[in-house]
Amino acid sequence: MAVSPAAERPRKPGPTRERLLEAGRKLFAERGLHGVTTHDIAAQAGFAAGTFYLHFRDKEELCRVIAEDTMESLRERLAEATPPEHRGTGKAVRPFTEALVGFAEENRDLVRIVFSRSAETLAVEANVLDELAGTIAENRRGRAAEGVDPVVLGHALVGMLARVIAWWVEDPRRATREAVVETLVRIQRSGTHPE
Amino acid sequence: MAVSPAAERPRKPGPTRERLLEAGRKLFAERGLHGVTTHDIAAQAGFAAGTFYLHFRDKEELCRVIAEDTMESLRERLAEATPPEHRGTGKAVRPFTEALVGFAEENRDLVRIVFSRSAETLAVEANVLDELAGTIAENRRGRAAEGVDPVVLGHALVGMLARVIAWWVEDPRRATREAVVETLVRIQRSGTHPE
Amino acid sequence: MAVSPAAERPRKPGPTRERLLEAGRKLFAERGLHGVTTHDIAAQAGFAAGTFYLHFRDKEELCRVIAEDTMESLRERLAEATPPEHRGTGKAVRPFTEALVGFAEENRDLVRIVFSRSAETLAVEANVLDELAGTIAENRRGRAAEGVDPVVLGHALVGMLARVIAWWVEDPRRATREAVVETLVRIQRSGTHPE
Amino acid sequence: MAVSPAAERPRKPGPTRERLLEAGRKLFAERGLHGVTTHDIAAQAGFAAGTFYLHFRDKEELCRVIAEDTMESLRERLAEATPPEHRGTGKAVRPFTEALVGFAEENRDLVRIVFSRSAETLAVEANVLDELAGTIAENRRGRAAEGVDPVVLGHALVGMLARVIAWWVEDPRRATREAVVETLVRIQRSGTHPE
DNA sequence: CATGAATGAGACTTCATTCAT
DNA sequence: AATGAATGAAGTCTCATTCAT
Repeated sequence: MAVSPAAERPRKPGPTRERLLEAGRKLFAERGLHGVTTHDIAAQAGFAAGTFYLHFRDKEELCRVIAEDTMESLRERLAEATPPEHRGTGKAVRPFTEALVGFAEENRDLVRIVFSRSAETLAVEANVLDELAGTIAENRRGRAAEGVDPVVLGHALVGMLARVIAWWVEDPRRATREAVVETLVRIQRSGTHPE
Repeated sequence: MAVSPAAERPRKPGPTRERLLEAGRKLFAERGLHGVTTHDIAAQAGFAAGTFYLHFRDKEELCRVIAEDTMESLRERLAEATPPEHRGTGKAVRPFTEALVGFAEENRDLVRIVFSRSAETLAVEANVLDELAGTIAENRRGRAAEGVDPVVLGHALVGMLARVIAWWVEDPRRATREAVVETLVRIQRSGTHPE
Repeated sequence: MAVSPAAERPRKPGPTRERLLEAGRKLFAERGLHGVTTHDIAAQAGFAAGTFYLHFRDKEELCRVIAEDTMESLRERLAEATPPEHRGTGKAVRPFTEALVGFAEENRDLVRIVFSRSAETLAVEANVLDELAGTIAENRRGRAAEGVDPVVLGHALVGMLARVIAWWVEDPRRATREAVVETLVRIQRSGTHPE
Repeated sequence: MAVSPAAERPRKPGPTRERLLEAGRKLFAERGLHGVTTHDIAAQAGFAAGTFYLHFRDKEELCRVIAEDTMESLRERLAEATPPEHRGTGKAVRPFTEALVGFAEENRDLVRIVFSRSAETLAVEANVLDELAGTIAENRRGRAAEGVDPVVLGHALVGMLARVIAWWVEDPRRATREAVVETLVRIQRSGTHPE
């Protein structure tokens, strides 16, 4: 007898879970992980304190889910922007950067949480950025200029991207979108052989 | 409520204050600001809980002092490494980077706190890195390649430096010192006109 | 830092709040404001420490509520005892005094707190007694004997009433109820013209 | 062999002890017993924290000594003002009251401590006022009007005197000295047979 | 006598989490 | 599912008091 799929876990993310996630995104972006209580999140979502624990094991899990969802969206966005045949060539750099900057613009709250300068998001954000660093390193493999370690380069570029984006997203009037993209593209192109 | 003329600042940094700072550096590096209690710090330094408050108003003040001291040392180190006549020219890049990497190597705990990926050091570390970004932007002023915004560049390079160093310092076997320096130097040179 | 719409006041005084107030009355009467901790109060009421803060901001607020409630009851009691048409005439003195003494007899704990010799109830009790003094001064206005300042008289009579009652309530065997009332009445009648 | 009087206890109150008492008087008057730390007192007197304990067992002892000294001075003052042959007669009332008001005027700090509305001076001030109540009751003995209990009367008059004086001393512009004395005298004369 | 750094008990308060309804 | 009162561990900070110098 097949286990009723309905018996597995809350079938649908349902509106409650979604509202809690939304509240979490808003409040974490505003005040950081440690500045927000589970009470605050539940209240912001319009629920009582206990409801939080019906949907998440604890605060950290909420945070992890937010980060993972964010990363998933970002991954898709970046994948769309960089067709497989361009990967590993210099052609991907500008679309990749534009996708990243575009994502940041449209998801300021998420970016504040995950790329935050003061991302105390436990191990979560480390993983996010580490993954990105790995992706970048992978793409440059074999094209690194002499003396350039591709792993170091990956981390360097990620640190650069994360910081510029976090800085810019805090106040987008700090620079034009074009200047941000252009500057990031130029720096990323360095350290690699022109194709 | 304080009237006591005796309530002044402790005259001399004394060994107690120094031991508390040292304990703070060690524990913050290991567990982050939120993972450490004032009690822990006092105990680590070999004192009772109350002693902490004889020297620091609260945990945040200790943290601020650590960050400021660190920044001060780093500033000196960088100043020594980059003679004024080289500033604003490409000649400063390698010595600057070597000084930074050297400092990180010798002060792993401090770097973990101030450059930490999870630097929740309040406003403190933001200021540290912002200052560095400003310094860098200043040095590049006028030499930025076309399309490169020197302010964005400053933040980009700082993000890069901070992240690579934080990553490397966690486990120096991840890359040779030379590879780190070389990679960072190459990237920094990009975005500017060769001199 | 509070955002939660749920952070409103507890809708209804509920039994918990009431039990905490009762515990507060008992313990303050026994040991004074400074001799009691919020922990004590919660424990006396049969709750854990944190529960106190679900209902009162701090010890001072509990105390203020107790004092205000007490004053409110006393006000009602005195108002019932002194019909408006008797106010400002000598006819109110004895019923007023009997009501006061009766209230003290029935609310020994409250009286110990609010009229206490050692009423360190912050500004609270000062206000209680000041209000009473003002009321008395008002009632005597125009009837003061020559050389008698009605404001001074108000404070004098309040001081007298508060002290005698606090003294008597500590051990009612110290004097008969009648002797207390009679003595207080006689003194209050002095300083005013017989009507 | 007579015990050297020098061996008894600290021969002289010495300037240190005196300065601590003085500091205690000042600070207690300003902030109340609980608003002052032993540190504050020592500092106000110009000494380090530990010195306090060379002269007083604890804060309470300092307080007790202040109260006792005050009471002693007051006793002398009242004794001077009321010649023995006048005691127990109505002739003592005005000089007694004038002495009390005069003392209050000249020793505002002490009066604030000992007669304070919020005298949380432990058992100390209770004793002071109780003693005064006893003295008054004693003086009225045998002259009480019918229906007046002399013990109750004693407490009533003390409560009255203490409160009026505490109130007046806080801001002497609240009433003229004469009005205060006159009102108090008149009230005290009530409840007793005219002599 | 004086010092003042150190102590450590204890009060206050917050908040993640549970659970009976 | 939702509620929200209750819990209690954990952390912050103060201050009376001691003691080696």
